[in-house]
Amino acid sequence: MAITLRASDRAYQRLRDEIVDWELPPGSALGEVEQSTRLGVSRTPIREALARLTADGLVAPQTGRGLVVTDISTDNIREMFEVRQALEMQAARLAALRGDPVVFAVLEREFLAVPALLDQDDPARHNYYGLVARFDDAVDDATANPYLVTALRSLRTHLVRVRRLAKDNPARLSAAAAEHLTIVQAILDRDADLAAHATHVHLHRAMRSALDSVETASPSILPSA
Amino acid sequence: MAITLRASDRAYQRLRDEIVDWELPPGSALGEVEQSTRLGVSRTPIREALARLTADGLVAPQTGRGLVVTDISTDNIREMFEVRQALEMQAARLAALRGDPVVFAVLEREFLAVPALLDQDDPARHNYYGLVARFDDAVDDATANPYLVTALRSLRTHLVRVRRLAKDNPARLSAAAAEHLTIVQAILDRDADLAAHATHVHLHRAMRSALDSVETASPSILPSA
DNA sequence: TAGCAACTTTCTGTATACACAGTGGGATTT
DNA sequence: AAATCCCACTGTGTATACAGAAAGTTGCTA
Repeated sequence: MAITLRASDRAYQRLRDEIVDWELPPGSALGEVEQSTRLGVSRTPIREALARLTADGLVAPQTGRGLVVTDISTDNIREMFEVRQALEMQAARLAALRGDPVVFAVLEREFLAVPALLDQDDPARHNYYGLVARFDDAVDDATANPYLVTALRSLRTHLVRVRRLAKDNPARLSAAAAEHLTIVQAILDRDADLAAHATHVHLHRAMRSALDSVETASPSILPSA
Repeated sequence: MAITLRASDRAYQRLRDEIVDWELPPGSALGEVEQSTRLGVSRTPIREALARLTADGLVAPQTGRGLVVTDISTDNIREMFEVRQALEMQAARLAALRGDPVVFAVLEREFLAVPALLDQDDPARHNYYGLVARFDDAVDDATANPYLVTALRSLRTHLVRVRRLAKDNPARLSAAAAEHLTIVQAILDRDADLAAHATHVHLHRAMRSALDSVETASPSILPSA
């Protein structure tokens, strides 16, 4: 049975989802009373939710009074990937040292099956993103490092926000699957250097793809400067 | 004029300092009413402070009801340094690429002066830690990467908590100054690889020193398991 | 005596009330 | 007509009241 989560948790998740999904675009002002009436709870849990969002960097204090949804520039995207590279290369190294072969053997088989999956229809895309999420979880788990996992989780929130802008095309998904497969196999071979370098390559391509996609598809959403 | 900070901010800083300084040792229960009477504010700002401490990982929900100060094992220390290595090597690389030569030239001169400083009395130690803090700030600033800075800041809280346990001896301080000097000079030379590798070396030695110091000086504070 | 159950107490989560500060608008004066 | 000052209002920060849940305690029963 799922623990009944608190109103503040629900408010946090709701607001975070709305920001990440760009329903609340950058610059949106978030007043406490406004949100409390909208979400049907009192100001107290809303305050707690907004405090967490501020800590996450999804929301920032405006000049003077009030909070606004933060914006994301292409420079921000590059900066995110600089951090992501550092953290995920280390995570891949640690997973190669400590990973459970059984878990990653299953993932290997799944990534091998992706090309067939991508020939199918749209639900396949959800399946693929679900697979990547399971891969991330497996790596997180394999690192056995709560500090690393915390840092990665925090960063991933922002990365998901970018991904919602920069829809991947099928060609990119196919290439990404091959890159993931290389990482998984390196982990299975306990080859830490290869796992790290394959992660580097993957992230380099992922960033290129994201930047290209964002710059062509939705330049209007990004800050004009 | 300094902005009058809110009661919740003061409560957060106070509690965080007490945890980092081991005045509130691991396992200490933090009740809301208890802390609100102790700090002389109402439960509302205390709740906000405790929520932030929980997000920081300094406090965690106990089984059932209540929050307790988290403990730190020697494994945790190794894990922190795994993350620190990833983040600070990347930061050193970026600082080498983007750093302001004037700033780092000043730091170089200061690190060169450390050996003379360490011959003096106890206040010298404060000066040295202040210098290291300025070095960290300079690197943070040079990376021009808010996500990296956020991740590093979060981690440093835990590292300071470890440092409070593991007092550095003068020999270690002297060696650390030399290591810092190497990093600064690599940044000045715009040699990203050298800056990263010198950081790696520095952190490896710092971790060894911390683990040795903790294991000999205060094994009682760490979890028995 | 041991185990279980009901009650009491205490603490958390939420709502609301209150005080204060900052901002915008309007009116008055030059 | 423009600028400045004052007032009102909106919104944040803090305190407190209230409800519900969980842990401890006490008493009863087997």
